[in-house]
Amino acid sequence: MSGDGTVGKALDVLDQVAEFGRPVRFGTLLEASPFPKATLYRFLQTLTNQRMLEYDAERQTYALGVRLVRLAHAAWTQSSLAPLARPHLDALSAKIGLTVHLAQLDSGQVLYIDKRNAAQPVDMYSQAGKIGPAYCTGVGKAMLAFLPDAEQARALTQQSFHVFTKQTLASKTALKAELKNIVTRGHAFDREEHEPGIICVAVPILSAGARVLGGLSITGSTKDTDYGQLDTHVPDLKSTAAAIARAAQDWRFPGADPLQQTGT
Amino acid sequence: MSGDGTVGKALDVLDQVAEFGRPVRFGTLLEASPFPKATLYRFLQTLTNQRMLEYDAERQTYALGVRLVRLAHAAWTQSSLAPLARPHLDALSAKIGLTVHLAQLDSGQVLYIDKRNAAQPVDMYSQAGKIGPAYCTGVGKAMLAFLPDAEQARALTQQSFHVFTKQTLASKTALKAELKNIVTRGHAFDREEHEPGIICVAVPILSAGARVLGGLSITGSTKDTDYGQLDTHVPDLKSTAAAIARAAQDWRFPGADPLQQTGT
DNA sequence: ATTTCAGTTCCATTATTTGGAACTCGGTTT
DNA sequence: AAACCGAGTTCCAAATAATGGAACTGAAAT
Repeated sequence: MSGDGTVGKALDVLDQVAEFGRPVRFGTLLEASPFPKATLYRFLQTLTNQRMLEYDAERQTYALGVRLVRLAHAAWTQSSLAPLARPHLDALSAKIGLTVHLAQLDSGQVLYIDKRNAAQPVDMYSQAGKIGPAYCTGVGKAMLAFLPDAEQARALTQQSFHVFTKQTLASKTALKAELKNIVTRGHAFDREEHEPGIICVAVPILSAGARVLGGLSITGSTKDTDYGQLDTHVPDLKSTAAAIARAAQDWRFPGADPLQQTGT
Repeated sequence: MSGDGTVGKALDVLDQVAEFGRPVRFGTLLEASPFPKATLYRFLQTLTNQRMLEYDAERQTYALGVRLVRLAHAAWTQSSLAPLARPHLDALSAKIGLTVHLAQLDSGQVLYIDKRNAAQPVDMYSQAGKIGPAYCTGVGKAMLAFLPDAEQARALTQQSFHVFTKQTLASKTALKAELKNIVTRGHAFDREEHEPGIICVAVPILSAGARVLGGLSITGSTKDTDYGQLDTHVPDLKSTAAAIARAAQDWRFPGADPLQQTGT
């Protein structure tokens, strides 16, 4: 799919294995692969040597390797908002006692990078790294709404517009209108657009230069909460988002004047 | 370092960026890189295109990309013991109320894949994916001890034998002797070998075929606990390790007779 | 105006990847 | 027993991509 020479192809193979979500046999991969047998075979060999994949000789299956877990630890630490945002998430979660999500946008999709769950506090790693649709989730829409026009347009073409519930906004036009509302309102709702019974409020995390750094949301079920109640949390959400943005700023320009490089 | 054509080299570059642990400039990487300027440049381009790296145009720095977080989620889910072991860790941690680590062996090093921390329960992602030395930690030694001879020999050559404390076993000979004790005893101690004041007991997680799947440890500080007290937790550790091994078995051979393929 | 340096591009040479076809090895069918 | 099968593996000449020395750019320092 993505060109970029040999490396790109090898990474495509990695993604493919990841998509199966379970150890997978050579033949199965071959069916789903654009590569001829010998080529795919060699890629698998290489990736296994590199321990990006692990081969189970007994079962003859390939699975993602531990080297990825190692790399991801570094990635999560250095390239996402998560470590910076953590204390703020803790505080927010403690204050309001509902499920909180922290996400970033990754090729038009929502990538959850941290979470605080009211009921069972330690469900994190299983959720961080998870992806979800942008057009029908609170965080997704909040981030899309504040994207610069060009990026927003590109992101919109990447939406699948699968209809999950009756409330799902299943067209670009409907979504665009909603995004305008979100910008004027300053926050987004998910009105059971992704899962029936699940609603949420979300705000974007914006840098001083109004760049979308990520999104922050509070989720509840229709049984336990309603839009009015979620609305009351918006100030908390906004101040947390602002605090995270500030932390990001300080970290990116430690001790220096912020953003003087963009000014003309 | 690791050959394997273009893909191997590109992954080496990735590792290099990871090692810096922070966004890093082209020049800095170049100094530490075996590749000529143009070649390194092209690798960085490719990896950035592939979103394995992220380039910050303002600061001119490269950092690990979010695609890794995504892949790692899949890796953690499908290729490590962590998801299987989670309920057992929860139970163990709840019962004994001390810090618990779950680890696997990755090229002679300890790779922590899950953790329960007594005091501050949500410190997980920051730890999962972390690596540590094998020769001077409880889990490390427990796993090394039960490795088949050939693998153990290979793993021993991969130890750095850096002296962290007075107790550190800083030679292959000393370590080998200790490993023998561990096998007969069935569990390993870390007697402040890695960090002063930190002690731990650990057991290996062994499959039905006696393959080392991972390790499990309980950690405490010399202030709060002592070897005698840790010793009392060994039965709990062992039964948890056994439970995890059983879960792994069931998962690898769902509904089938275990391990009949190795018989003869 | 000149130098310096980090980062980027060019392009002929070189090395790697590519994939069709042929092979191997259990197991199954005739 | 011989032939067959299909999954997995290896081979090798042709096609393609990677390589890196050198030259370029643009911004900052002198």
